[in-house]
Amino acid sequence: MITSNSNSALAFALLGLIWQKARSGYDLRKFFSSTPMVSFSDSPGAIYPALRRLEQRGLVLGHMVEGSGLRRRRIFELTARGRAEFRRWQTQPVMRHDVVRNMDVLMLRFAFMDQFAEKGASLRFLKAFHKELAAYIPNLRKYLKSNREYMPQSGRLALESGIQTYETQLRWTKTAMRTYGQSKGEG
Amino acid sequence: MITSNSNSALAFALLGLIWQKARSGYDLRKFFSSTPMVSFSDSPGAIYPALRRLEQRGLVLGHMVEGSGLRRRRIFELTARGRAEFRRWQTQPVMRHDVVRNMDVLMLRFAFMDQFAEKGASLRFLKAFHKELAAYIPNLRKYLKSNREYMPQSGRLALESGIQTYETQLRWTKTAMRTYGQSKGEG
DNA sequence: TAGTCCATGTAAGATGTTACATGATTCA
DNA sequence: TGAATCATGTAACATCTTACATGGACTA
Repeated sequence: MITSNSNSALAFALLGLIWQKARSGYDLRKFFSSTPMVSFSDSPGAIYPALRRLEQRGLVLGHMVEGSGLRRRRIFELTARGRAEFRRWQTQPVMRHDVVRNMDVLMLRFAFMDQFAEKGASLRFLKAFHKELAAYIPNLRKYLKSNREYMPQSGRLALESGIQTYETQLRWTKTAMRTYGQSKGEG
Repeated sequence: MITSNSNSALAFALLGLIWQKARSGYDLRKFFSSTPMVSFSDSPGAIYPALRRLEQRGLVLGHMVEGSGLRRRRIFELTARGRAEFRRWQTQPVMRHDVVRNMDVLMLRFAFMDQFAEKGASLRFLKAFHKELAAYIPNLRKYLKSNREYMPQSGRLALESGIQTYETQLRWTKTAMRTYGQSKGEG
């Protein structure tokens, strides 16, 4: 069975933004080019085909608006299936693989969590994220310790940069958990 | 003209590792699955076709080794063109776009710099990287300040996480520059 | 002899990049 | 009238993911 069972990060970003409010392709492009979500491509060649696919899969529904003078716009809104699919994605378990290879997707999931997942989801997510980070970082440290002498200076520095980034993320999960009102003593 | 003029991040990772020493596809897969370069796919469906393309472009050269009992291995080494292409990529200017969308590629470039670029390249790179980071972070802060009240809590936290990550990276560039023996007073 | 590791590869499919195309409207 | 912005789209192309395929060698 060679049928992908999940949408891309871009697709979920689109779903989240459309869920916030109905938007056109152009709105979404502008959002990507003018906010910290600039890490997503605002290319029409990425956005419009992605929207078409989402519509074909019944996750969004578009309709024309012959608005105030300007060219016709196609405004999209989420369907019930779209909302269900987004929630399913958002509340998936936090896997090691995500921490190691798709941290950006993990943060995307979290970014919309207060809005669209049930109460408590954000805190559960943060705990799971914290756990995975805390389990992964020692592997990096161990590698550094064993190999530091054989690594070129810039290689070692690059690894140290990665470790520091993960540690920053770890600290962030702790302060974020506190924000949700539960320190929940971790050691 | 719709011909891509550059290789993928994976392709450059392969070139860098092969430059360090001649390796087979299997060696490269194992390296990706067992070191902090785990952020690259160790899938044969990614590695072997990438190696074939590199060979077709004349950047690597493979030859069979009927080694000690095991199945034949195909060992690759870099050609002169491969080394030139890698260096060109490595010493490109640090662009805003890289900082915002391809930080991982930027760090990959740096990771091999002491080995394969001329002396001074690493420090130049760090300075340029520092400059771009220092210019970009205030944009994120500004956005946060203007929008914090209208953002859902998890959205705001996600943005704060991103800012902290960039700031960690910024601090790292400073300590890394010191490692290269020049504090070079920046204010 | 059955399972695991070594080792290389291909096929189908989806997605993303870059570039091109179109046309209306606003503004200088 | 020409340029910029609004707004949507397509075409060609390269790459990656997932899954499948093959076969030798070691080992329990």
